[in-house]
Amino acid sequence: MPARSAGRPEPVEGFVAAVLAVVANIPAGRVATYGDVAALLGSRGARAVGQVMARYGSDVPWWRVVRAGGRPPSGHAASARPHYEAEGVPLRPSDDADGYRIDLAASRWRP
DNA sequence: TGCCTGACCACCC
DNA sequence: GGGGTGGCCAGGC
Repeated sequence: MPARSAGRPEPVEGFVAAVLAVVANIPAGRVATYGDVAALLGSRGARAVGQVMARYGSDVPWWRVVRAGGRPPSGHAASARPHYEAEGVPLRPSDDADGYRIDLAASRWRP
């Protein structure tokens, strides 16, 4: 693609691709936090990562991206739970509305 | 051009 | 241990 990518390492369009790439790089059975994904991209836009996931996350294992503290994505806890169980991600019961929590200490992915 | 929103995080009480 | 506030990043109107 000509133009658009001049001296910047990752243009705006690359940001989305980078987020999806990082999420796609998360091995099964492991999870990463939004902040970790943003940190891997060299940015602190944890919220921006969530925005990308909410829009383009349908093409990547979005359930492998969780919030800090091991809580599943907001409003998608019930949809992500079967995925964790299918991949062998250790879960812990919780009193939260999600009903469960992810054991980041054992399933947190670190590159 | 500027403001608000949003699958968030870290810090403080 | 739990709850609340401010801040950061990117996109859309």
